[in-house]
Amino acid sequence: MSQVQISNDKTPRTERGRRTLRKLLDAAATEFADKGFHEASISGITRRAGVALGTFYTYYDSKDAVFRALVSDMSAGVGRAAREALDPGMGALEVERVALRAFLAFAAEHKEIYRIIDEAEFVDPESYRTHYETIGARIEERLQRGGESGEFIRGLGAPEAWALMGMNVFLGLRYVIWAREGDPDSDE
Amino acid sequence: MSQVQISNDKTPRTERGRRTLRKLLDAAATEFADKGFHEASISGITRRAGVALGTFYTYYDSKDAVFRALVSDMSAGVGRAAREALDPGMGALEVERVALRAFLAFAAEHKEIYRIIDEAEFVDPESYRTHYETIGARIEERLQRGGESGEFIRGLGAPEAWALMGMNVFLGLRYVIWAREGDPDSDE
DNA sequence: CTGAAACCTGAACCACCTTTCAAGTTTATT
DNA sequence: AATAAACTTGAAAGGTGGTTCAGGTTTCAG
Repeated sequence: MSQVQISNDKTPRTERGRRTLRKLLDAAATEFADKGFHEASISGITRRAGVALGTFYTYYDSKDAVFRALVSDMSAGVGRAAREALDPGMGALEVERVALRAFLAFAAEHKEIYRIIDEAEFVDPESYRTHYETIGARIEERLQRGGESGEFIRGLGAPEAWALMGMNVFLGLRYVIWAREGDPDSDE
Repeated sequence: MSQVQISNDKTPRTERGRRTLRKLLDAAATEFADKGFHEASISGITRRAGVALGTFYTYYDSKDAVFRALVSDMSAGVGRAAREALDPGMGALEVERVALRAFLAFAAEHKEIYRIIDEAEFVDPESYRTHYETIGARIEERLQRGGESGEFIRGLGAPEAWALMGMNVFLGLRYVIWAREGDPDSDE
């Protein structure tokens, strides 16, 4: 029943509270995506959420706290999307193809997530690092399994996983976030 | 003789002025690298430079202006380093190997540059984009030439260049900026 | 040497924003 | 229905730090 809470518990206890918390988190996502962390303001968040300024502090201790909550929420979302797209029956190479596609589709669907996670490098470096290390570790496992099954060469490890991840991220940046006319994305 | 100046010219006219400008730019580099754009302060910059607060505004119009000056300065530095490492006599594959090495060495030598350029994504998106597009275009040319000479397969273009660039950047992030014990970097 | 332009100084101005809080309203419980 | 707990409100406290400016000092051409 008891959650992990450092000190003062701000978990809502009523239905109304949960609704307000949700509104605040959603509002924070669009506010941070729109303005960036430092240009964003608490009053901007509460305005979007349609609640009074003071209400914010019923649910979060600070601007940093809501940003951190958002990053971990979104990082989990990325992981979930990848897991759902993959299927254990696929071949190792096919898995990578599908993973890249899923990643790009997810980025297209949630551009705001990428701005926020990227900004975490400066606002909350801990989460940023954890985010990429988690994804990197998962890619590494896949490469390793591909090596064992003989579909990939053996000995692929963390460096290759990070290379692949960087590839994916930059392709997403260039062709999804910065997409321009005439870019190859609709076709194979 | 006349430089590109939007409106009010802040170029120093005396030797003393040029020295002060240099001190301010260097101080700004370390201040921004240390604290990040928003935590950095003008007073921090002038303290490091050993000049009074007001002096800053003799040379820059705003905090944003000095940051922009810094990013374009550094972006040019990265390009210069890459150009110097490459030699037209090398084979296409060797060029890529050397370019990656040069990039990693440069990142190791100037970690602060990487923090600042990365933060430009939020402070000055224009420069950030230009920075990567310039580098991407140069890689693309190399891939194309490699294709023409038969060393690489034909038809490599922008997507492959961006993939390669992302690979390099992430390897730099993981193994240079975040370097840890036991990481493969001293050996081949 | 002399005057004007360039440069330097730092206190004060000012705009903005996070955070607090006392008082009021709604919801859940008995 | 009554009471306590949860929730909401918005004005104001409290801080911060970018930017201005009037007055002083240094540089340099003539």
